[in-house]
Amino acid sequence: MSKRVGIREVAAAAGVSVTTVSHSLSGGGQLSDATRKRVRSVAESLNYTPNRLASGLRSKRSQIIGFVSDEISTTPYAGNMLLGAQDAAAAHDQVLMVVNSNRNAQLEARGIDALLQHRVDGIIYARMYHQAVELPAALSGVPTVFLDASNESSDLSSVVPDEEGAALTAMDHLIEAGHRRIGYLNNIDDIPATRGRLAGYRAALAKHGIPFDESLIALSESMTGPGRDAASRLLARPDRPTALFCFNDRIAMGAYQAAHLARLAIPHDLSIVSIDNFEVLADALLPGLTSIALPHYEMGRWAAERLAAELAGEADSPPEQIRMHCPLVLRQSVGPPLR
Amino acid sequence: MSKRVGIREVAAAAGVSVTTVSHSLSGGGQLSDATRKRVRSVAESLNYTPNRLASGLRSKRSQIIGFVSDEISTTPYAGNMLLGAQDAAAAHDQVLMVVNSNRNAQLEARGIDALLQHRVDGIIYARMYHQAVELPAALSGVPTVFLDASNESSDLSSVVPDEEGAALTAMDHLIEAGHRRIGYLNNIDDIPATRGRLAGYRAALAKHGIPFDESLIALSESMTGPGRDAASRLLARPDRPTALFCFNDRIAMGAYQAAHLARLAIPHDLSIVSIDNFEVLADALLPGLTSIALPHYEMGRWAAERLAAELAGEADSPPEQIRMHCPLVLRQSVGPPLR
DNA sequence: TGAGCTTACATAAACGTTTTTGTTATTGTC
DNA sequence: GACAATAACAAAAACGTTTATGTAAGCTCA
Repeated sequence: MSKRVGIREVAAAAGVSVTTVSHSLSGGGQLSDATRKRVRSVAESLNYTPNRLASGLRSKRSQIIGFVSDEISTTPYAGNMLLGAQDAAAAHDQVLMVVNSNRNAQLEARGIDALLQHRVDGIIYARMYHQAVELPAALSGVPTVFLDASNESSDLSSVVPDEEGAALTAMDHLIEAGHRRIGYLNNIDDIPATRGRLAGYRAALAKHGIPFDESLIALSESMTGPGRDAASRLLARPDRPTALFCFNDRIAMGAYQAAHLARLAIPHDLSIVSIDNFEVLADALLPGLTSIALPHYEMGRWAAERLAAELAGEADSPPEQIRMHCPLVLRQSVGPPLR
Repeated sequence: MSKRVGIREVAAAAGVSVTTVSHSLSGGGQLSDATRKRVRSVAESLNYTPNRLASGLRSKRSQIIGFVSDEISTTPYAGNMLLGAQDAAAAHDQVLMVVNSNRNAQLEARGIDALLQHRVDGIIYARMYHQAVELPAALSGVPTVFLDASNESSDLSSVVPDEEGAALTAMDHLIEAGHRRIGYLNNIDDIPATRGRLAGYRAALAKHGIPFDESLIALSESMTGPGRDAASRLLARPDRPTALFCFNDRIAMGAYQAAHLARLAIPHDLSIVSIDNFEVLADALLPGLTSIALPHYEMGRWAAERLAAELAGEADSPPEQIRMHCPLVLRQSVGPPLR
């Protein structure tokens, strides 16, 4: 492998100046189309690969977007957000540099510092579960978009799932199937999802003129075991609900198990709908679990797209705080109520 | 925000040359400790943030490691590999730039090109499921380590799970619990995991003097539904196995369902062990699924560590092809055989 | 004591681009 | 046919580091 070919070698081979090569490749300056084309083909034939370190240094645009998330290992959602962000970034000739804080503030600070040293053009500050967050001090002044995270007070763009809408969609589906006594297995943590989905649950009841019954709500950690216990409690009641709306698929899996233990068939004796559309569970359960999908890919995409727009935009449009729609994915866990 | 502070500003403030600042911060050159310390504290007080674009350009070391994977969204393993790689990389002052091919050769080529434009120091070429791979042409000459992927013919380092050992561990566990008729729900694809785990299954039988019975093997796609069907076939036989070894947790979940349908209690009537230790399933199933963990985090770590060593190492040690041990994670799905 | 080391720093070139500022033909205008 | 405007390119500075080379002072030792 001879010496790396740079813009200089291309210039020599094409018989023009380096300026002309730069302009030809970037589309800048004013050059004849003929020259542009010739230079490009020469560059191609020489296998020229632009050096982004150099161009970033000079132009002050690294073409790198930093992606910082709180955890990436324990959740299958991370991948979809990353993928969405990556796809959108690639469309703008940007590439992702990812850093994971593992929920450790010090690691996060170090990671962000590394990103800034690499002079990322902007940052996607992501959470794996919808959360309210503060902007890390180091990021003030850096173009930033929140992903699956929101911050009331800041004037930054953000995208989160429409929690209330998701719950409403789920409940509408159950109510339209004929159910009126619908239990809700809610999460126990005080996070936007918990509050939003509960609001959606109540809104749906109100919308259809069904009185709210506090005793139909059971709280559970977002795991299968606790979900099973919570569901068992609701199903043990003499006036047990004919349907359960679950905070997420893992809790729903617990509800399946509780139904089994109570000898209730799904969906004949009990209908279930939940939120997540985590395919490994929803598809695997018997019968398949009808679930509301959280639009992770789309949110990732939106975040990167929005960031790219801010980076490109001379006239910086006002920040947007998006709540993204969550679609219903039908499977076999919902049927008409008994009797 | 005044003008960005660079090495030059630090030099002025400390009353030394830029050379001295560079040496102070990097630890190079020969300077008095006093000067080094003083410069460092000045840099700190000025909030100096080194520009890696510039240093990379000059020193030809970007301190970036490229991470290219085939898919990242459909699997929960990706996160752990990424995390392991990131942790090890961070220890060497490197950061990860990730690119996802989505199993599309063209996208992969484009992604790799982007990484090379950014002059990554090396590349971790990862697969989400253990696979034999070819080194993309664009990567020849680039320091590369295979992660969860292997290539017989190349002289590059790689790390994969010890598939045969994993199966052996699983089978040993069942045999030591007293089982002799053990069914195997194997995957249907022709991949190293399929072959390796089958080899481990047979090796375990041989080791314990149990004759191999072809009819105890059922093939299934790596999903719950097909796993359920395959398990049902084995369990329908009059001389049904007392235990099942499953290719992965999703198939094992199918086996659980098949057992339910056949009115067999786990582990009383049927013991099950599988491979993956995919917590969302293994922990959630009732009873908990005993499973062999694939060391994704450790493999990611090893890959980044090894790459860092190659990058640092003047004397490039010969490439290593590692098969990593897979530990057994005990839960409640294994018991003694009936009667 | 002075040649040769060593210590502790400084000067300046280099990395591969982009961008600012020319420069030279060519065209158009009256 | 003089003057400005434009088109098409080139020269050189700049981006913020690292590194090769230089240099001055202090020390060693014959």
